[in-house]
Amino acid sequence: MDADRWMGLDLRHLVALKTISDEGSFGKAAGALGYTQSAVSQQIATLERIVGLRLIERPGGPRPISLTEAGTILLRHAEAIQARLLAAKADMLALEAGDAGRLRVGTFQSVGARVLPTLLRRFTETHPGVEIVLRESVNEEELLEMVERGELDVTFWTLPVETGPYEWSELLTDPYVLVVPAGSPLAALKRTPTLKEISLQPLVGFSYCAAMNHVESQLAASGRTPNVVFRSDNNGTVQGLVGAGVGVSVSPLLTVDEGDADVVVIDLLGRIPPRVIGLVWHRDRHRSPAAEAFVETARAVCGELAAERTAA
Amino acid sequence: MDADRWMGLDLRHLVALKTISDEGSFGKAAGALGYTQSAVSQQIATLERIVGLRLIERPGGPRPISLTEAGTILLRHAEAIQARLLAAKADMLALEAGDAGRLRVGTFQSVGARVLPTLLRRFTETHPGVEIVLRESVNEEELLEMVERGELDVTFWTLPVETGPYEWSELLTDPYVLVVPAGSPLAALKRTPTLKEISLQPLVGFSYCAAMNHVESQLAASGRTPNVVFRSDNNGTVQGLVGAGVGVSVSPLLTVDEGDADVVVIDLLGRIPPRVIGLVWHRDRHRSPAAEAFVETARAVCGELAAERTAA
DNA sequence: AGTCTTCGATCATGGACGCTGATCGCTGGA
DNA sequence: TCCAGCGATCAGCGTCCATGATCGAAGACT
Repeated sequence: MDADRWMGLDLRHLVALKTISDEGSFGKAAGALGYTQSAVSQQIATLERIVGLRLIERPGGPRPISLTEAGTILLRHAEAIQARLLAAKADMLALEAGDAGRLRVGTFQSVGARVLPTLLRRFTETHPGVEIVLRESVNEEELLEMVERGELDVTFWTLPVETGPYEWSELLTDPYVLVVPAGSPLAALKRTPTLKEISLQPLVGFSYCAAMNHVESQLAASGRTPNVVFRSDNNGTVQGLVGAGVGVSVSPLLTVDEGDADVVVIDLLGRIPPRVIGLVWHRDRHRSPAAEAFVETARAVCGELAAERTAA
Repeated sequence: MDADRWMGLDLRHLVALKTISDEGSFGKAAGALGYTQSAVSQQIATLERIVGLRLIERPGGPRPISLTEAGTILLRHAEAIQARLLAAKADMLALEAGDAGRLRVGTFQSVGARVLPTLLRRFTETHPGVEIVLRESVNEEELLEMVERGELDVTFWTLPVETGPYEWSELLTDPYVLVVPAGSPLAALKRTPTLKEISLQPLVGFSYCAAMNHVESQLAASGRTPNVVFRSDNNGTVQGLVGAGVGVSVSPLLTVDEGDADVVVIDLLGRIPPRVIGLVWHRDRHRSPAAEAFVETARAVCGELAAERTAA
């Protein structure tokens, strides 16, 4: 009755294995789990009896324990199962909270200003029953974490997405452009300025933002550390400062108001690799029809935006 | 203490949910699981208490039950968890059987004859410690099922792979060629024969084989049902019959001995879409270094084979 | 060398919890 | 109207798991 043995496998066993692996000892794990050391010891003993293999190497004495190969492999499965369980829990809590007709969307500023209005208008037209809850975050990392924790159903994100339980869809590639005051010598230049030339200018930048970090590291790679004279969180403020002659800025095209007569927007022709904006969601969680429709609408809207650009 | 509630979740609860969904009633599920109806009833009750939502709609009386939305979603998670658990079990059993240095590979004949010798020679040279166990199957479907059940670590397969817990790597595209007796009028033809012309010929084919089904359906699509005068499982027999003038054959190039002077091999120039051969393995199972090396070696060998072909 | 400390294993015990078997309520069909 | 099918409920029993104390092993410190 091998199969029967595995039926006796308990989730707490797997949790114990993971906790021990994290904490580094039976006793610590017991503390973290609210059990006695004895209990954890017995849990691992049963687990090892079930799988028929030693999972943890206990050298004895105060020496640190280690996972055997079987333990390592089983741990990976255990983590996957726990993750899936968390996803299930998130789905159930969402249903419990009456989220059937609600969609929680994470955004950041450069998306919010340009893409969202069109997208939201079109989506609410076609899906009037769905309530959209927007969550704009200054700290972009937070958005992914919220998706993982099930606090967001889908979020905008700058691809690629780091490893994790995610799936995503590419929406549009957003090139970086140089924004200079209308009278700037760089505007009169016949050719595209080099990164080094840009680094020599006083720079107006964003405060905390993945895009800005990207720009600065690219500029720094050109040999000269950029001289950032002012930072702001707000797209309009940055562009206003540039228009006032405080400095130049390198921004994603999406954040730039191209109708502003005080500034000149210069295509950098890929000297800084463009960022790719996409929508990210949790791989394991339930995707409601509303969520799928939202992604599709976003793809459509962004596709049209890209088409407009190439036409212009 | 919401979190505590979820800690009490038991695998048997999820199994019960799935069994009920499969069997269609509490009582049947109880029978299938070896429990009492009462027990199953209580299991679902606790499960619903844990998740805080009604999972199964019981209309009362002899009417059939149905899953609620929450039940459907949770069931999907439950199935994923069960699948992962089976993968873990397969990994543990493999380790228990001392499979650390063993690699079980599924093949079918057309791969076996051409690719395998080179691949095995090179792999055993670079990995002398790994014992390779080959499993050649006439019934190709069986190979995938064996991978799913954990009885094979990796298998050759004709892509695309149907949905399931699989990952794969493309190895090479194997075009279909027409094999005719040396004196055949088709061999004298200046142009590539059409599928209809081929259908008019007596055909020598393979017995049961995905490739053959593919060929016949393609030929049938050309308007005339092909006239198969003889079938064999064996590549050599098929080619021998063609050489003896019994008929012509449409075969994957990999299965053809191009050195045979009795036959002429005619490129069909993609008139029948080529098959793509790949290696498939279980998405959730542990991939040993040996398995990964095997895939890499296979890719290398097949890459060289493809290069030789284009050179010729 | 001896003692202390740390850590996991072991054991008996008490309590919680899940399964059983019987019974009840409900509903649709004969 | 009665009956069959199905799930809910309840008391009782058995099992199994966490507890708390104790033990053995092995490094660290004096």
